[in-house]
Amino acid sequence: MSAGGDRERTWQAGPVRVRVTLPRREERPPKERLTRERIVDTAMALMASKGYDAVSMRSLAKALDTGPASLYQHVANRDELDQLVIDRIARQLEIPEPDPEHWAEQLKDVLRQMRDLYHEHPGSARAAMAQIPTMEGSMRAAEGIMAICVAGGISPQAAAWMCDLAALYVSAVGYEESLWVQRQNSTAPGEEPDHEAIDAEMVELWNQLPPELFPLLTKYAPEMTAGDGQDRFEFAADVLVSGLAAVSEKYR
Amino acid sequence: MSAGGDRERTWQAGPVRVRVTLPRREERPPKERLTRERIVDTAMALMASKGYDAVSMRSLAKALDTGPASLYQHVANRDELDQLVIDRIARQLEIPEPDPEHWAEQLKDVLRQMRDLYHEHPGSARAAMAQIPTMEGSMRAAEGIMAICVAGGISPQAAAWMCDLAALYVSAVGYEESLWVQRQNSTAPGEEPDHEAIDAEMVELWNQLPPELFPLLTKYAPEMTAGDGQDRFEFAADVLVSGLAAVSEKYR
DNA sequence: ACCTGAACACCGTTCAAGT
DNA sequence: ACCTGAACACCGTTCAAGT
Repeated sequence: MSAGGDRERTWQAGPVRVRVTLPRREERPPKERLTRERIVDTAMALMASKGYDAVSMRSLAKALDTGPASLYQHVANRDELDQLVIDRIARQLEIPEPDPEHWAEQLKDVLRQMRDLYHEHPGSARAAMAQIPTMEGSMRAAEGIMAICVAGGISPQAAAWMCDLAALYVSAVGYEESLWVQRQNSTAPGEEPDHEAIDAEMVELWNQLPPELFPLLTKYAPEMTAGDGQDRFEFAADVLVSGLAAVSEKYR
Repeated sequence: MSAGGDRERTWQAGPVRVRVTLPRREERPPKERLTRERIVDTAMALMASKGYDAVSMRSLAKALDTGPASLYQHVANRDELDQLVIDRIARQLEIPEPDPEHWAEQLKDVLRQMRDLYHEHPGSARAAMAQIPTMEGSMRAAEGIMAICVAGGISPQAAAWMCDLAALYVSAVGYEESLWVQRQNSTAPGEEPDHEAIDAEMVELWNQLPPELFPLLTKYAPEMTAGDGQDRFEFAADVLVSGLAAVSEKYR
């Protein structure tokens, strides 16, 4: 019952017996203090386990064992919460040291990283889309893309607009993926998406297409349904990077 | 008070006096019958005048002078309503007769048309993003893009994946624009967006950037903030089309 | 067959009152 | 300074009852 008391720990490290007194960490006294940190942590955990739609000011408050009003002491509103979440995620981006010889592959790597971050944090893409990116985390992505492109000889104007285009595309992809996931496991939340079920649904959809109205979609149904999200993303990254190289001089 | 009675109209057409009895159109008897048509019309009008967020099953019902439950007789749910709305909009796409010589310009034209449709129907991009496109209207865009690309010698696989990429990018642009509009005139809804105010806010944002953390964003602030939505869209369309041409053979 | 009032289980946000 | 109960003005959807 000694809530909040100092904690001791002892263990054997080889021949030595170690005994430390841990600093008085808040270890759940009746009520742990609410902080932005804790709110964002909990929001991310909730989003990861139950999806974006499961995160509301009220459900979040309940997860923190308090009432919705308490959150407004630390977070201006729902919008700012979303912003804090995607900021936290964007900080994990690792921008490579620009290498002029390999700018194209480096740029693709950053795009892949962005996609992976959205993927690892299901629902985060929806939070990213719902806002105009203004926070430090999102700015780092832009700074990194600029560095890679400029080092690679891309004109600054083309590189600058590419930051926009890339961010928009990647978040849209993440958003779309989250829709499939949400739809597919609306019954069993928190599960991995069942790619086979999704594919089956897709194929079904294409088979029902009236050929008189959509001759080409019918003819090229195999191409339209070919590949998974990975393949399509690689294609898109390829198009974006090749396109950037192709038009760079026009926007000098 | 003769609700629902036949209507007569007479007028002078040159020397002739014309008198017609109009067919008994439902002209608002106590209650006009609810139809999908009327529901979608009203939803689009509401969205255009007050934005996507102003359209709810309840507000829509009120605009139709009924209760929310009545809508469910004609529309499965909110999701289907969104689908019907963007289907209606997508039908307005005019696919050009494919001309192999000018496939690139034709493809850009279709992208511009898509962007313009979202722009003309504020909020529709948000409805488009919120769903996996499955309806006839959206399929027409894909059919048209395939026709133009294949005529232009693009490999079917690259063309097929381009349909995805293009739709995703254009709807994301529309979505982002709707966020600015909504933010900017949250006080005065239904107004044209104030581009100067938006630009001023953007510039302000860039000026506050710490140069130690973001040397390139600071150095290239003019490029980062250059151009309006139109310029950026033209750049993106250029990148996408040039990129498609560049990678087409790789995805044969 | 179509419509509807009332209810259910939710939202975000505010504010006065508490510690 | 921080927290909170209660309230306000909303959501989407269902269902039994009405015409």
